[in-house]
Amino acid sequence: MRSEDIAKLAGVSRSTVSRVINNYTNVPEETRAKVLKVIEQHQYEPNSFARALAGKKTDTIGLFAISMSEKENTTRIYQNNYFAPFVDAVVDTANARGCYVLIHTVYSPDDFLKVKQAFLQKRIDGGIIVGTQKDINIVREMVGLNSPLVLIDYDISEIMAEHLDRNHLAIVNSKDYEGTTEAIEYLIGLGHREIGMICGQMNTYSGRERYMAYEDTLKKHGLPLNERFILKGDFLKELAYEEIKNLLTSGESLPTAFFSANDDMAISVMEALSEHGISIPEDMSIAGFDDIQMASRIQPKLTSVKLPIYEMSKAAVEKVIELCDSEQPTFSTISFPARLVERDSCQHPKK
Amino acid sequence: MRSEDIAKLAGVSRSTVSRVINNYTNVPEETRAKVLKVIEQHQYEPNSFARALAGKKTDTIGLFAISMSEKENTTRIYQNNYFAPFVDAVVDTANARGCYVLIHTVYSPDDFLKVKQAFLQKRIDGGIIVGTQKDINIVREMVGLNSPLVLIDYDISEIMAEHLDRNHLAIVNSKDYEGTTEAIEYLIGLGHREIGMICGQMNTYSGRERYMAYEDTLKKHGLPLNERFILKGDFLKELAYEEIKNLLTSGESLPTAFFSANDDMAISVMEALSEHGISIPEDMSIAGFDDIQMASRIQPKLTSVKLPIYEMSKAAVEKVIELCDSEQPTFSTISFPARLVERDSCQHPKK
DNA sequence: CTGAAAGCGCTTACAG
DNA sequence: CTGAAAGCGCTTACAG
Repeated sequence: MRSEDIAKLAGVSRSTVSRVINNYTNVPEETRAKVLKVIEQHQYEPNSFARALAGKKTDTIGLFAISMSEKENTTRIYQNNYFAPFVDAVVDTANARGCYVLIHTVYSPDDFLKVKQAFLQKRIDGGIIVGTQKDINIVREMVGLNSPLVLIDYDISEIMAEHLDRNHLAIVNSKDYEGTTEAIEYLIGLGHREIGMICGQMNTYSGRERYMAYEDTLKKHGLPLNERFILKGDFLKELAYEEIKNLLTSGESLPTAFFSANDDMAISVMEALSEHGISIPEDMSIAGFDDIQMASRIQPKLTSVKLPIYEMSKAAVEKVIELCDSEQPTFSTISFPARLVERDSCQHPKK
Repeated sequence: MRSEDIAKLAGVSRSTVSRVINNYTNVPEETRAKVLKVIEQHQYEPNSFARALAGKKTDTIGLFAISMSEKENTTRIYQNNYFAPFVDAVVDTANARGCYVLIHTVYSPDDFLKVKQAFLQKRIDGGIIVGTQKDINIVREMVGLNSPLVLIDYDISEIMAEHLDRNHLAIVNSKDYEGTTEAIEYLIGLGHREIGMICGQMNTYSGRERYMAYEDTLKKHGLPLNERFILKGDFLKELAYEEIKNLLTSGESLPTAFFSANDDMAISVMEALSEHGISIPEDMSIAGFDDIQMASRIQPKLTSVKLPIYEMSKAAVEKVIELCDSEQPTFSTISFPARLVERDSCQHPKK
């Protein structure tokens, strides 16, 4: 069924059919009704490719999830407790706005080709990139495509340093630095003086921010920064588990509290600790980041910094759509607060 | 940059450019190389809409997740521990095969319009439907679209009963009945005689299968079916929590074990139980279904029936692609085994 | 082996 | 208010 068929059945021209489909105002109500009736009878839907080719938008946005280091993991990106809610929220919001979303994951630099193609082949009106590793070369290339693009969790100063035309760009961040500061000060307020950290991937913006806030806050309060208590985790629960096990079996002294750059690693650490007979929060306090679903379902319930993922995703979707619709878009940036949610995994240190 | 521009630069016609793009064999190596060089230099990618319009496939499959009852829930579909891995695996497999995937969620009958449109507007070559509620009317309508379609978790006999042309259809299921039977017999083998169940949504195929297997297995072993111990859960953790709370506060006797139609509910039940001072597995055994990530990360680790979600998703993707490519597709059906994974949440009942 | 031409199904100035 | 026509960027018989 093509617009031509509808036109014939309704006794008008294709032009008129197109006008009613596109809600032109200069179609008399009677004609409109006649055409609409035929359209409904036949469940006609205009071919989206023909429309797009003739200059309409695709009404599709791309969602690209970057997870370069997880290629070999059994737990892939959407099961990743950080990505899944983003995907959820982006799809939800876009769908509610009448947009389809085209998804592609990037596990290796090669996969990036497919995201570039999605833009180059004009499959989407604009895109959102979320992920743990967006190096500046890749971002430069993406921005160079001159399509509406929203970056989630990216260092703004890096973009600023490049002299790119970035009017079709927007960045959505969370205030990880402030959120982490709140968590560390909470631990300090509880009386902890030796606080360790399980770090995230340091080549991500949030990984760096969360670490910097930890370091700065300890310094600000005149507390020692003990290298032995600063563990590499890369946001990966397996690595965090290994590292904490190493520390535990080393026989050396432990801090009285840990801050973990994400909940996934925090939960691994809790497992390792309990395997060594260390109880939480009696013997060790622990706070995480992300406030994933599991955080409030395990025992003890994990204290964690909550990211407003739904709001961030919604903002990202609204931004791409805005950039797509705008005649002369302009660069913008928005940052959402991250707040500590106190639960049961922290308490005063033992004397 | 259009094929015409490439043609000019390479000193050939658009036809030839198209031939090298589409890997026609009758292009001399020299000409091919010349054209390819220009294409690369300019990062040219053929417009996907023009290609599709000219008769090529879209290289995009649709993934539609149906979750009618969760509209008002804060935890949306991709955070749902059952869907997320499917989405993950489908996107992964499709991407690996060079396909894009278009995602849309369905929370209400209205949303179905968008999935119909995706087909009618020819945005996709075929689709996969996964979800908790696919009633026969909707399925009939979808099948009527005559596009390649794969249904995950659907009652085959219902399809058979309809006299539809279903050659463009495939069904991918798991052996939930057998998996549940294994779980119940395991509990019986442990010595349990009073086994309760938290049910899933009974209007889903898997919800019904898991219940039927429970009932049949108890009967087969001559064990009582106690209505008080059969709780409504609809696959929702909130409802399961409420129902078990009701039973606990009623002051009436309890079974010695529970089988839950999914892990999400099983974990809620564990929470409720522990809030009432009932320890697992000492006072109560509990087994779940799905083997979600959380199952092996909580304390005690949950015994659960594992679904081969990755394999199922992969099969679904391969099936749609096969149906899309085939000249004369034929209806097929495939069912994957579900196996019990024994962990720490079950033991012998107390005397 | 290769180019000119028709066609895919729309939209949108243009002319009336 | 409405139709005929051009054009979007490809692919693919067709003819040579």
